[in-house]
Amino acid sequence: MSALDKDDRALSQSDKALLALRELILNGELKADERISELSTVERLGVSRTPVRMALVRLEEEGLLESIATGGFAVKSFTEADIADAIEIRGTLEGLAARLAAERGVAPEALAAIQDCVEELDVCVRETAQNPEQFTQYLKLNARFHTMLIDLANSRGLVRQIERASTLPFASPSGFVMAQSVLPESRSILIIAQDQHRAVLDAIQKREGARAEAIMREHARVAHRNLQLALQSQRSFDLVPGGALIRRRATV
Amino acid sequence: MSALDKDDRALSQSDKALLALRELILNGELKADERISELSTVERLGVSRTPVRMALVRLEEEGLLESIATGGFAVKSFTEADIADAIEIRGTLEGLAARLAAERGVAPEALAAIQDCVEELDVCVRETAQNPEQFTQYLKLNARFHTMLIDLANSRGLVRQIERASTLPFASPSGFVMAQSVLPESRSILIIAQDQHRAVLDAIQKREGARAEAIMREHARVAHRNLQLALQSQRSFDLVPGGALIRRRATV
DNA sequence: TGAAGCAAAAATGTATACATAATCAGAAAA
DNA sequence: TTTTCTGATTATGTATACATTTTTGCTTCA
Repeated sequence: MSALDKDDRALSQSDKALLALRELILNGELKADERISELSTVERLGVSRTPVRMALVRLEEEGLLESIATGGFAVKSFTEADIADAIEIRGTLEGLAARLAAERGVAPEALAAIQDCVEELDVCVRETAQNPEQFTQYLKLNARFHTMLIDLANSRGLVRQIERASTLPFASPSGFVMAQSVLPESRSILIIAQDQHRAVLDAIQKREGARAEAIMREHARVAHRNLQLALQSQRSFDLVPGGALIRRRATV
Repeated sequence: MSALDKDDRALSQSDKALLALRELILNGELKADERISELSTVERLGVSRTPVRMALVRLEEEGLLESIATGGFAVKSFTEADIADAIEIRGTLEGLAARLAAERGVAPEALAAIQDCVEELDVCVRETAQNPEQFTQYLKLNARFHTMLIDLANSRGLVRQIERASTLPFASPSGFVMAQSVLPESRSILIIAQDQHRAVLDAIQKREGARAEAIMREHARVAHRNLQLALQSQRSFDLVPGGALIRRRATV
């Protein structure tokens, strides 16, 4: 009857296992570099081994797990360099999307729709000054902006590939937004990022492919800066989704 | 006793199913946009449904299959635009690898090793003039070159992502080499590609990141030209691996 | 006290049984 | 002849049983 019940009925056991497992991993409830026991997972999730197994295979393909030589899977752990590379990869692919959109041209309606999204982001950025809870709203709008931008390239394959690149939560466009929210620099970072949102649309509209590409690459590097800032502050670091998977040099 | 027997023993049923299914798909023995019957597959491969199922899930994640709304999986089909995009994506990521290698610098031994590979390619290209069978050798060396180049970036994540981008056989660096071999332009294409191999290493050695990146992007576009040529000649098209998955506009 | 070996327990990989949902063929009606 | 409905068949999704391998913990020996 409730939305949850409806979801429960609609979702297959395999999907349920996939979602639940992903959450357990990102929350750090399954420790990195440790084998995931299928039996305990069965007990925890209330589904049989078969769907658990399916989910494990999918998560390995996603890059969140790695297979163990003697059988089974373990949660993967990531170094700071891994994360930096992941962000750079996403930036490169989003840059490609922006360039293709600019070069191929986009329908005026699609451009208008994403420009609306930017307007909403503008309001949101302005309001964060008084209302810090706006960050969750920013998170949503920012994710929407990135999805819409990628769609402008009109390429199935590119969407797929960028989705894959953003599977690691700290590589996704929204990865460090919450972590950033507690930093003193937070407002200026928002302003800069928002300016890049506007700039890339301008470039796309003017069919300036190289510029559009360069902007999106630089835009991703905002996340990289946030990563470094987050690593310096425990309070900020705790807000990074999937933070438990990060192998830090020194635990303070 | 034979190598095959040894492999058969070493390979798990799941791996066996994965390899066999991938081959069936690429050979076109499983028709595109048609559901893959698990039961018939079980009979064909001689393994039970469980490993077949695992393989199907993996192949869906790879992008070779798509799930059907009513259950099960079907072989995906690709348009010319899909393939062009896939090649552009690979070129972009290989460009990133080359740039990172140039910017970060590479160990002299690693550079020497890949330069040896280029030397071998040189010999190979020269000999194709008299000996067309050299193309299979070129295929091997070319694949090795690309693998080694990507490794120069020293990034786990990037290797993963490029592997994924090259899963579609026609997106891989070797995808159109055989198709090219029957074209009249084949020798000049080889010479151009080989020059790009040399040039990118020169750029990496001199730490010229932007140049290294641009060269690899352009290098991928050789494959794109080969695609267009191959589409014009049935004889050439038949040599494209996974050609059965390509939805052609007009079948001649 | 430490290491090595062995046995018991538990884990994974595989096969298969079962339930439910989808597909297909055929009959009946328009 | 075409369409629709219904029963039968077959498909997938899930659970579970079984075999083999790995892991663990205890005992024994140096």
